[in-house]
Amino acid sequence: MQEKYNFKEIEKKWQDKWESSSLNSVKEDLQKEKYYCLEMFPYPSGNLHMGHVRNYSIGDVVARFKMMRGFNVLHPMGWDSFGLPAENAAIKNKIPPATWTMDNIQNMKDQLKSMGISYDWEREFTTSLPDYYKWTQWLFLQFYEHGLAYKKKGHVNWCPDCATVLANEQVVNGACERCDTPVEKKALDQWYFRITDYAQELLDSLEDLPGWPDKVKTMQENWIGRSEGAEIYFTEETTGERIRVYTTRPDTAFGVTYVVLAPEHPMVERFIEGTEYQQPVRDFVKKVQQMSEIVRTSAETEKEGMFIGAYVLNPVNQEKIPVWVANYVLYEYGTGAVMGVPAHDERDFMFARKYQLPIRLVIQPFDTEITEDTEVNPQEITEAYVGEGIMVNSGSFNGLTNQEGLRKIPEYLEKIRAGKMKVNYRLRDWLISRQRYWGAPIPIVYCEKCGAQAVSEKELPVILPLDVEFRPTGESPLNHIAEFLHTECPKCGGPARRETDTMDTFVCSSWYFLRYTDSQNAEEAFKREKADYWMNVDQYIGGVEHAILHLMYARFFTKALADFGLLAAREPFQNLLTQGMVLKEGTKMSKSKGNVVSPEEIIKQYGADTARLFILFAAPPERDLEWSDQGVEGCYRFINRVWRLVYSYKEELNNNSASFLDTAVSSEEDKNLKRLLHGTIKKVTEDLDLRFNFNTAISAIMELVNGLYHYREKKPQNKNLLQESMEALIVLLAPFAPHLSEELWEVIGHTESVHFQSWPKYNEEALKVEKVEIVLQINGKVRERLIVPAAIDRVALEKMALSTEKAKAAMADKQIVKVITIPDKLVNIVLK
RNA sequence: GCCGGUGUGGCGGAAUGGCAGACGCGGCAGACUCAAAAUCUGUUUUAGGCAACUAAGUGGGGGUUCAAGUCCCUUCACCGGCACCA
Repeated sequence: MQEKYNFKEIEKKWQDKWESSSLNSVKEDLQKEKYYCLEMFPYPSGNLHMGHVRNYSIGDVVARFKMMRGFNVLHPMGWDSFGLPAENAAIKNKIPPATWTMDNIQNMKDQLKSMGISYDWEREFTTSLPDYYKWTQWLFLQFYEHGLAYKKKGHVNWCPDCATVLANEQVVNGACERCDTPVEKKALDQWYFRITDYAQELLDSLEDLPGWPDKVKTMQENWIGRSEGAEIYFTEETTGERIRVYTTRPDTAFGVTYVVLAPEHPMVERFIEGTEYQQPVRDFVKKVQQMSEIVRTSAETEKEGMFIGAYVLNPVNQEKIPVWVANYVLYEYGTGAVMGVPAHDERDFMFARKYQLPIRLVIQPFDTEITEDTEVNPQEITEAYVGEGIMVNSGSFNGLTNQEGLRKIPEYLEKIRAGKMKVNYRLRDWLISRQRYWGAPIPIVYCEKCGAQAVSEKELPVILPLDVEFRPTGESPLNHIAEFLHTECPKCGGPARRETDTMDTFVCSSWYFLRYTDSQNAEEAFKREKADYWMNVDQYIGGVEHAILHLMYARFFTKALADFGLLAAREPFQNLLTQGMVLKEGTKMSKSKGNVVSPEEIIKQYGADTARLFILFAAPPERDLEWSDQGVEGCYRFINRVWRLVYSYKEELNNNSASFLDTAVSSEEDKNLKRLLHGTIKKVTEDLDLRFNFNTAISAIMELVNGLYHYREKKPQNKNLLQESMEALIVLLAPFAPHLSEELWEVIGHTESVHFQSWPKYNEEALKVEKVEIVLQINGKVRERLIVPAAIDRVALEKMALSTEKAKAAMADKQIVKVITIPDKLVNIVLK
């Protein structure tokens, strides 16, 4: 052992030893309770950033702690390596995406290894390699066979910059989440996963996830957007065509004064064809469609519309009402058509007033006089009444509360076959095709005779060609590779053309946690027994930016795969920890702001243990963390302090066999140290086990170290007590600073890894104190502190408190109202 | 607009309704040193006082309670999510 802490030497030494002894490789073991600890796997951008360091440091503490608590811990790592950056880099640097990606992985893997994280690297995989994406394709076929993957033509989100379509979840405020370019709408034939089939279960089973932050569950709830209401059919007079309308307010059906179609609604064209409305309506529709998505869907955008020359009958009262087209109706939601009830809906109200459409009151507030006026002068009322009330002007429903109407009108509609109750979701099906090269090819071929055909399982994987040339247009090179494109129809053997779209990378990451349970399996995606042994993930850790996208897709996949009979679990992640961002100068680190701190540099300068310790100590995990160079210095100092402490005792500690944590103590110093030691074990254990409060766990360890320095100064030197204190200190520190702990453990004479030690247990007896400090309050203000024997009874304590000089003085001219006595804590004398 | 989160010393942050500010950073002082760095020790919410001590104090206002950073109401600021979803 060297007097000086040499992290470079130590960290390298142990990383090599751990790797060569496969310290972290794990197998199914029915004798032990399993624990699956998972951090979100990274996209291999080439360099680790501080967000990764935080994510993986947190995960490593959890994994190591659980291991020392006797669990069989699975803690794997891999690479989410398909995706657009590789293509962009390829175009820019003329390097094939595969090469760029694999180089990045190598680099990031080296960086990860330098952090000393307890990954079972034998389970590593790379999603862009055929041995993984073969199974992504195989799963696509499972979805296809079960009717959960389908192709349809629709108005899809197109990012002109990325030259590909996007899922709804990847559009943020009308712009591409990746590059912020405003998205456009395009009519394209695309592949979808039927996630809407699982909308209700995805919503309901959020209740089975008490270990998820409410914030994330609420976000998913909002995203799924369930609403209850009714569909109502309005019939066109001459053609008999039915316009289906979705509403959450069927109780206001008698107040409908017009019906509005979305500009994209196919009936618009059918109604106007050959009429005088044809040209102006077409012009209007075109104008709306040219608006950017951001403008069009903004609530502030002026509502505009146009009568299209058609009339429909309101099924509840047979009234003839006009059909309009308007910019505020979304084709994607509900039925793409709405009924206009200006009196009871704010948007309809503004629209009706602008175009002088009639406004009819059908719900009256409970406390107003019932009126018989069926129509209101638009100038007379100033806003829509959206609250509860009594139904009026509603035929036989008059006098009911609108709550009753919400149920009875759909019942009536159903009886006359003009509508039905309907639950609606905001959630759309997941668009998974991408017009990009660097992704898993969709295993479908198109035959002129047989149409779209699934590639047979035997033919998997559909290999992504690596020798490709990129076009400046951004078009996928797959469209121009004849060997890839031309193939045979699996059904008739005739000529067929391959699908050139690839899958959204979120498909790859929707099942990767299952692959870890059996990552080297060449025959199957994973063996069911292995998946069932390890699943669910007990603790999942990652950034909150995936609250909807990845976390909902993964839940969908798990449920679907369970339904296919591939595994038992219906939820992937039992507990979720969403870590906060790492900030510098109050904002997120970014190249453009020039406030990036490189993990590589920090590790080079201070070592991995210091970097890990700082990032865990500086803030609780779910909160944002402000980077502080001085804070890092502080942690480095602490580690050196531990080093020097152990070094100063290395002679005494070596070869001394104490009976661990059970030393008898007699002197005051010894008792204090023993109490501190056991208190620290208790605090650190509870902080890790119950709360993930790594910051306070570390501060408790710091206090123990301070205590040991003070003990040393008094020179009482109970060797057994020292031995057990040092050993416990090193073991407690092991999940946070694994290299330092391993080295010190060896220094004090151990041959087995510190990471195989079981977590120390504290002794309740040792925590007991003989004397406690009691706070004496008078009228709630602290006036005195008393040292009294611990566990003194209430009456005696009260007596002691009342006999103090302070109490007597205060009581001299006052009366006692009452005395509150909390044993071992305080006495509060209330005076008047 | 709706939903959620956060707000505590100079800074990061601690506090099962029971001593606000643990621990760390920074500052100040002492020891060691020829000196500095490093290290060790002490000190550090603010105001007043030589001091014992006193008063104020957890974004603002109000309330419940013997006792509130913590519970309730209200309000402000910042951050995040959703938002013409019928």
